[in-house]
Amino acid sequence: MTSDTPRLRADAQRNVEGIRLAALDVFRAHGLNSPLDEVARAAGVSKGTIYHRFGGRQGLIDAVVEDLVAERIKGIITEVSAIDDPVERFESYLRQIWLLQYDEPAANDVLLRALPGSAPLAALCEHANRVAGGFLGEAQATGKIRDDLTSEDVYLLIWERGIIARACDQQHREGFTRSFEHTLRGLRSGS
Amino acid sequence: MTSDTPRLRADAQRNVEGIRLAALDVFRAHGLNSPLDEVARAAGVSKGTIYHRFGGRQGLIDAVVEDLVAERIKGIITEVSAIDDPVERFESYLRQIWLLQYDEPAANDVLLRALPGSAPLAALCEHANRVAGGFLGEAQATGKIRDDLTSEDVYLLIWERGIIARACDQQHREGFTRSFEHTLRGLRSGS
DNA sequence: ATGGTTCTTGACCATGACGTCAAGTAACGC
DNA sequence: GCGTTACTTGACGTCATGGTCAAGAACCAT
Repeated sequence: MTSDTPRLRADAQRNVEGIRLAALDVFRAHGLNSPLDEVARAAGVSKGTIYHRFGGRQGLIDAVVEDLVAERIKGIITEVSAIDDPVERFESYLRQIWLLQYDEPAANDVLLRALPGSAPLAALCEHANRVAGGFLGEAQATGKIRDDLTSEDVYLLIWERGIIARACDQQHREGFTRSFEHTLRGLRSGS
Repeated sequence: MTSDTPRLRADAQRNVEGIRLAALDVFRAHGLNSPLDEVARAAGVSKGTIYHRFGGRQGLIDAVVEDLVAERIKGIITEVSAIDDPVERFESYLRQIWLLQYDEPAANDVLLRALPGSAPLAALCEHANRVAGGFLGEAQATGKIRDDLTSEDVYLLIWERGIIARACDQQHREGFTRSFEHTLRGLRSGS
């Protein structure tokens, strides 16, 4: 890690920081597709600056994704990993991810792979997916979860929930959870 | 029903018909939110004519919804009504509606109530909903379908599937059906 | 404090949608 | 045929987004 930054001028440095903070706010509230103008306004700069500094939405996202989303997802993974019962663990994972998707539009966008072509995002997704596959396998080993389920099915379930969450727009959390419990039940063994 | 049409000029008559046909095609293919320009192009008229004749998207939709969607939904209802087993009937209804949503973006838009303020559409939805409620009740009476389900739950399930179908964009029909079977299983009684 | 360099700005272009209307075109009745 | 009236057109105005860039502002080393 050489300090590959050729030394930013003081004002530029300040702006970069401000933009990152603004982006965190805006993205958290409205997802990764928020107009960059909005981020610019929140940061008190003009949108040109964002393009100049980050090269566009893609770059800006890469610059904040760690603080914005990665923590949360990793948090869920470690938290859930501590659960002993494999079935419980698997179901908990899905519930937590689903709620995350509902509560954090930005995390949802990541899980939906809404930003094709960002390495860090792809990696994050990939990781979450592998973990989910692990939980699934262990849960299936108990015989209590349908053994015709695949990792892809799990990803599909997450994708679908994400699409729904996106359309909910912070209403009906009640119905959202009620409905995913139905799906969860449908994943258990026994006709 | 007096012929309240003050007699359209021959060319106008022709255009109205052409627009209706074009709208059927376009709406069927891309949903009720297709650009009116596209309908106009398909009909070989200018978009001004549509506005003049139908008053905008709303009016155009009202003018074609019967041919476009109502038939299909009513068809499903009668077809499914013929099934004897209440559980089978209820589940079949959901499956059929879900597939309809997937296959016909226009029908989907109607079921999603995407066009607030159109009387015929609202009526159609309302009807479908009442029917679904009936099927649900009868299915629950057998004890094989969870009795904590309500009509609203059913509507929610349809709404959610509609949102998903809309995002699928004619791919992954396989996954779509696979996934709704999980949900369906989750509606059955027995933990 | 001044010159040279780095940074920022905001006006600008583009796209794609909605909806309107004056002016032009075409059918109809006579 | 021809005037009248109904009908259609397509350019125009608007809004919301993404993205660019020449020109001006800010900084920093000297």
